[in-house]
Order: sequence, then structure tokens, then C-alpha cells
Amino acid sequence: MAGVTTAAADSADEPGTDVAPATADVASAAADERPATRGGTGSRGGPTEGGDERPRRARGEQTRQLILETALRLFRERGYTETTMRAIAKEAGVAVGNAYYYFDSKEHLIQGFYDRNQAAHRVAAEPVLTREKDFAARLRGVLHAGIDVNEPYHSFAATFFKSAAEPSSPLSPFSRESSPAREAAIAIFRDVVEGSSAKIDPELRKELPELLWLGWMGVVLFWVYDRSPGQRRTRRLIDGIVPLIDRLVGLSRLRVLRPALRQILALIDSIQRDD
Amino acid sequence: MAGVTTAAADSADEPGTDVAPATADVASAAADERPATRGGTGSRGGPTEGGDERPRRARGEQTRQLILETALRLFRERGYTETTMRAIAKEAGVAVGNAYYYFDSKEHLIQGFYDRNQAAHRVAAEPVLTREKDFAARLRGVLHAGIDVNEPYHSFAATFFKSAAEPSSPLSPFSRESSPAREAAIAIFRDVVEGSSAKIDPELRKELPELLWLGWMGVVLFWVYDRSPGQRRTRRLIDGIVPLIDRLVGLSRLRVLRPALRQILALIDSIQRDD
DNA sequence: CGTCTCTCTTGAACACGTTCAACAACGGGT
DNA sequence: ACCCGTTGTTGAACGTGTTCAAGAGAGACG
Repeated sequence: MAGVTTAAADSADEPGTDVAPATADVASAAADERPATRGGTGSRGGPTEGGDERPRRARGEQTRQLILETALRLFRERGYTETTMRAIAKEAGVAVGNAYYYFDSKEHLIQGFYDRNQAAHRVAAEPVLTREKDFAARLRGVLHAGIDVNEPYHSFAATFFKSAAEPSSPLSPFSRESSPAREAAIAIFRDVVEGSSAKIDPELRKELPELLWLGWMGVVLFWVYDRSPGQRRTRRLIDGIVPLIDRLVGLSRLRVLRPALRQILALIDSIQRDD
Repeated sequence: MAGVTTAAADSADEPGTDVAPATADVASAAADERPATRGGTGSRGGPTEGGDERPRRARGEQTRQLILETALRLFRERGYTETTMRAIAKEAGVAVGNAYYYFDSKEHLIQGFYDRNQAAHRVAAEPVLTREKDFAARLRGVLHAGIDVNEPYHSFAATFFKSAAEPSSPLSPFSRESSPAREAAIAIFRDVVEGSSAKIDPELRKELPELLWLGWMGVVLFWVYDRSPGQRRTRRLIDGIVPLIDRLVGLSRLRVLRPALRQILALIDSIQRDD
């Protein structure tokens, strides 16, 4: 577990600099008029909107990292709710207000944890994806790798999962703010599909990565609720459900089932759309 | 939608007086040593453990109802997070500490809301269950009824859903504390199955109510995240998925699919067990 | 050197959920 | 009457996440 965590630690640079719109109104009732925090989670990168890469504003980046580092360490040591913002600030040697200059809220500190585990999952899945060619083996390996990566954090993952569950929260896996992480996660499952030797119906193939990611979210949900020692029930769920998915995917090419498949895909499409 | 809400409003009396065990340890990590609050959410009914029905301790029950009533009203009017405990106390004309005498926390006030909507779902499902005999029609009607009942509360349901998501929370649908409500909900789906004209594999029939409830939880999850106007995507989901379930259930009696069904049921069983 | 404009930093202050020691009200038991 | 235990009630106080007006630091320009 230490190896994976370390591997993730030095890949601190962010994927893309997607500029999130300033109007982040999520149709909530509260009056949200905050000025988007200079070094905010999703919007750091190019300051003054110019794509300048010169380290002019790099001074604060150090503080930012320091706060994040300290926070994640304390979360791991004491748990999420037990770690106060004052403790983080004190431990990092800054004022409490300073943390709020870089992070909109305590929850936003979790986004860092989020990103890291995402990267760690990618790393842990790599060997499986190069070794295995069978679809079921690939899927199974990737799912287990995901659990491996998250296992050390199960106890406090359950705590902060609470935050992720709120739809309006930026931590929600479906939110716009975590869309880069989501895309990265889906990319893993795209690899699972495309690198596999399985013959898959082309229409299904297109949608499959996203569906597998959704299934993975389901597994994570189960895992969060899983109180069995070592979360072995989750392991059992994976081992049991992968062959079923494999069989279903294999069946997708049968002529007789074509209409049924079409119907299901159409349903998914009509639900995703919002017209 | 107003009709349903009204129907739910005056059925303020609770279903049964199921005595929950006083030791409400949910195997959490935190040190939970609170003395279980005299008039606690699940343990009202017979005081002093004797099944005495005389209204000896009925004095406080009035205050309890007053606080709950006021709280739910304010939640509806202002939203959950916007409603402070101080506001509830003030509006109810009691001290803030008094609310904590009857309810362990602000979240526990939601349990009352929970119970009510559960009962309202039952009521709203009744006409469908007496009218329809076809399995798909019954299921569809019950699901839509559930959404009908919850619709007026969608905006703040999303907020408090956050609480329910935390596994250790008593509000979690899987927690021991909400097991009466869960059983009541499953009972509805048992009605759906048993009153239907559909021929169902007996082994599946036994597990089906719980599975349908689980599916219902999934629908609710989707509904919470559904931002489409009137949550019509959820409606579409229901209309689309019910025929699929119906077809699958019908297929369950086919001889060829027997082994597959067995396998799935065995998987579910092995996951539920924790050995 | 002075001044202006950014980025960055501070810590007191606020509102909130929750706790707790104290007290009031009631209902027997003697 | 008196006491006593239980039930019910109070409001100040604590610790928390978060905000904000104020200022420090560093460069740019004159």
C-alpha cells in the first residue's frame, strides 16, 4: 500500500487546465456570491487568464502544497472529522484564513486526495492492462486494483463519502468540478475494453467504458458500506459479478438479442439527455 | 402533488411501537457513549420497559411532537441547512437544549420526515395495488407513487441525503435504526410480487421483494441527483426499466436459464453473508 | 525613493451544532 | 408535610467551519 501511495505522491501536477466558468450556481437556494478564491481547486494554472507558464505567481503554490500535504497527513492520522482547520493551519505554520485563500472549504481539501487515488488507480491498473488480454481478466484486475488503492483509507473514506454524496457538492463524482477526474477514470475502463480480445457489439462498445465506470461507482458505493474485515465482501462481489458482465457482453453480439440491446441503449440515452 | 402531501400530513400517528434495542452501537470507530436520550427516535412507546400503555410519560410526548412539527415545517419553508436549531427552538417556544432532550441531533429530526414519507408511500401505493394485477403495472405504479410522494421535498431531500449517505449514520437506509422503515418499504414490494398475476420462479420470488427495494433505492439515488425539471428523467428511467425487469422476471422460469439464475442468487447470498 | 497594484497572510469575529450543570415540575412513598 | 427519584427544561458555554477587514510583501513604473 505504501508503494502505490508514494507513486501517486510525486505526480502532483494537474492534468489539464480546464477553465471552469465563474458562475457556479448550482440552483441552490443559498446566496452564493463568493469571488471564486484566487488559487481555487479547479482554476489554478494560468493566472490573469494568459496562458503564461512563467513562475510568476508560483510563490503561493508552495504554501498551497504545504497546506494540502499537511491536511492529507492529518486526515490519515486522525481521521477527517477529527482534524480541525485550526489544527491543519497550526501544523502547517500558517493562519487559518490562509487555508481558505487556497481552498474554498474543508471539503475541497479532499479533492486532492481524490486526484491522488485516481492517479494511483491508473498506476496500479497498468500491469494488469499490459499483461492480460481477456476482457474478464482485465476488468477484474482493474476493479481489484481500485480497491487495493483505496483500502488503506476505508475508514475515513466512509466519512468523507458523505460529502461526495451531496449532488450539489463539487466532490460529487458527477459534478462539473470533478469531471477531469471522472474522465480519467473512464479512460481506464476504455483501456479495459479496447485492449481486450473480446468481440463486442460495436454500439455497445462505444458506451461500455462509461457503463463500466458507473458499475465501478456502484462497487465503490458497496465498498464504502462494506463493514466486513478487509472488505472481503466487496472482493467477492467483484469476483462474482465480473463473469456475469463478461457473459452479457459476449451475448451482445447475438442476433436475437440485438433488439433488446438496442432498447437498453436507447433507454440509457434517453435518460442521459434532458430534453 | 398537493393531495399526496395532505394525505401524508394528517397520518401523524406512527405505525407500530417496535421496541428498538437500547444499545445502538453501529460498530463505529468513534467513542459513542451517550445515554440514549430519554425520548429517542426509535425507542418511544413503552417507558420503564414495562408494556404499560397508561399515559404516564405522555407529558413530554407533546413537546416532542411540537418540536418535530416545527422542525419539519421550517425545513420545508427554508430548507434543511438554512434552518438552525435555535430557530426551531425559538419557533416552538422552547429552549434549544430541549430539542436535544428528544432528538440526539439535528439529523435525527429527519428520521421523522423519513417515517412519514414511508407511510405516505404506502398510502399512495394502495390504490395501484388493489387495482392492478399485472406485475409490471404494479411495479410501475408503486415506483411512480414513491416519486409522487417525495417530489415536493426534492430540493431539500438532496441536502439531507448527504446525511443518509454516511454508512455509520442512523439515517442510512441500511442502518439498524432505520430497519423498521426499511422493512415497511420492503413489505410494499412484497405486496407488488405476491399480488401479481405473474408466474415467477419460486426461488426468485422469495428474494424479489428485497431486490426490488434495492432497485428502488437506486431509483431514489438517481432521483436525488436528477436536476431535470420535475425530475422527468427519473420518470423516464422508471418507465424504461420496469418492462426490462418484467421481462427478466418472466424469463426466470425458463429451464435453460435456471443455472444462471441460481448462480446470481448464490452470488447475492454470498455477498450478504459475512463469513 | 515613493507609490500603486497585485498576491498573499493574518487573526479576530460570526453563526452554527452540540453539551452540560443546574434547576423546575411532577408523582409517589413514608 | 416532607423527601426523593424521575422527567422535563433552561441557557450559557464550547468547539467547529467559515468570513472579512486589515495589513504585509513584492515587484513595476515613474
